[in-house]
Amino acid sequence: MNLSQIELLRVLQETNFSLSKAADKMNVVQSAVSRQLQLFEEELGSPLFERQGKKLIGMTLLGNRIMEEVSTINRAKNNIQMMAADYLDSNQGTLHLATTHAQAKYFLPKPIQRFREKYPGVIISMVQASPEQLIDHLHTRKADIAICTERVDEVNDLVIETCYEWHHSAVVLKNHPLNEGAITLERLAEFPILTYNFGYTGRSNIESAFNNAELKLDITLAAADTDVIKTYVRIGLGVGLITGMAYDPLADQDLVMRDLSHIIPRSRTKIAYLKHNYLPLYSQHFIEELLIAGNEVNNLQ
Amino acid sequence: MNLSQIELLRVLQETNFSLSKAADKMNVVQSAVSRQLQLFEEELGSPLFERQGKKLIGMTLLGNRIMEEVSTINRAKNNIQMMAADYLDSNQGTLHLATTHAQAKYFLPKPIQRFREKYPGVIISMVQASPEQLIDHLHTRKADIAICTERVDEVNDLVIETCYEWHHSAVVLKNHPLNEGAITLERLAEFPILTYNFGYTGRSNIESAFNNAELKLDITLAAADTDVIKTYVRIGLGVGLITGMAYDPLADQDLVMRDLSHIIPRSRTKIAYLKHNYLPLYSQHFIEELLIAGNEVNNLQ
DNA sequence: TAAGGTTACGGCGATCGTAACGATC
DNA sequence: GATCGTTACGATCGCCGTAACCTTA
Repeated sequence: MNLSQIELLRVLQETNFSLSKAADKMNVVQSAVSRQLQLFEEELGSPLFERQGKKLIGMTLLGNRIMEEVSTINRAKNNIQMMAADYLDSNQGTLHLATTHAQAKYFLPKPIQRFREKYPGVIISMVQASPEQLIDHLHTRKADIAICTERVDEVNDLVIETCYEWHHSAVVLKNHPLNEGAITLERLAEFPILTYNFGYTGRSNIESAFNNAELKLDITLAAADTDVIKTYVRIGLGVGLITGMAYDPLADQDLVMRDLSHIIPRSRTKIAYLKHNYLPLYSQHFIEELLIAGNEVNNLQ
Repeated sequence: MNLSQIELLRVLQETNFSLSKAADKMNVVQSAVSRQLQLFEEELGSPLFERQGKKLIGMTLLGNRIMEEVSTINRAKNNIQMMAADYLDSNQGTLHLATTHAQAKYFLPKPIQRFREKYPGVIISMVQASPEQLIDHLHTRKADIAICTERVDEVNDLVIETCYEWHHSAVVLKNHPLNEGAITLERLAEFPILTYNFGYTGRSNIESAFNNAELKLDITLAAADTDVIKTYVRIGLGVGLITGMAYDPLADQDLVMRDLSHIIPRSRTKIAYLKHNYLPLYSQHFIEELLIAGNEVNNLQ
């Protein structure tokens, strides 16, 4: 048994059991990985993969059992390398972030700016994706840290830290009836709603508020980002439900924002990263920076 | 990085950082391990060991951080091998038990006999040791399963299952005053006591009973095993406090046993094995056998 | 000077790449 | 016939062992 065989098993799983793709990923020729897999299975005495003819089509019972240990080993190996690199120079490397539009646009600029001043040598790589994709990015190690409101707490191999809390606001045109008087869910339910896609930016909290009140939510437009929502509010499509952060008093002078914290549950934006996964010092400091910025957001409210 | 380098780190820790002893253990020459360590440190870019001249005298900060990952890898590697061996033939292998005298003599014979009938191909290796040694045996993988009453619950990388509960009894000669009337801690405290060594077979429960009652425990003889205790009770040295299991109505006709469950807390005998450590099927079945036998003991009372 | 560690070098084995072959859609 | 996997074989590289050398109790 050796580490490249262990690595091979991981890669094979990622490539849907394709030896040729695995060979590509590992920068060796196909015959090499074929042989290595044979040797490994021979050493263990039992096949690890189900085969259809010569093709691998899945894992055997034993293979599946072993995969958990395999990822443990890979994780530990990576941790060792990270720790050593960190020890050599904890001021350079790459910080891989994954986040949604809302966080990238409205929350992250400040903590990232501060972080860059402290760690000018660290390259920041940011991918924007849906909450499900974020989790996948963490699992496949394409991202080290995810910042996100939805979903992440359902996954149990992630460490979750609450970054800040926020609530939804309604945005409407100046002549809109919702401009006057108290806003209730019932009143809201009378209008077509423009808000985030399902699974994005606290959408689930909007859903549950309406469901609990047994009201129907009439969604006219669901978008991944606030700018799209505001655009359609401006052409009179209905009431926008967005995060308060996204309202810009200057640029959005033509719109009126009204607080909905009394009728829609507060949302929590969280920081997520893999358990048992070593994060370089600068990543740990970035998380601290996020928490500081999160606190500032909380205190503003 | 490769698995033998990882293994080397573990062995070095076990041999007090001696390259020559590590080489011996790994069945290679000294120069080979020396070179491998150099290569590994070179690859990581920082030394893992503190040196005094050429001698290794300890681990660096980085070395220490890494050791945790190293043992994770070694553990996972072993698990893979165990699983594979198990899959090939779960009816043979070696079951390494570690236990104390009391369990070996009075509790284990029945479950072991039953186990042997089901798994005639499994070699049973049993070492008798003190509770501290048992834990060490588990950690150094000299034993897979430990059966023991004391200590084990203080260690947090062990899985602990309660096997059975029992209580102490007093054994005395037929003409002894304790033969008559109810036994209280106060009466017991009047006599010299013969019982188990500190840290053995529920001794701690005897201590705490006396301490709670603010009575002095006058121990004349402390032994690791019941036979020694009974021998000295027979020559009139005092009152023996032993586990009820150890009283044999036939062989011990000359002694009288009296129940002490009302004055000394019940003891629990536990099964312990390493967390995150794969146990072969037959070992898992042996544990079941232990639990069954434990239940029988519980129900007898 | 014995014991423990390093360095230099030769030999062997493991693993890779090339290439030809086999199977499957 | 294109894609994917296996087998055979030669070349290379890594790792071990021998042995000489260095350092410190």
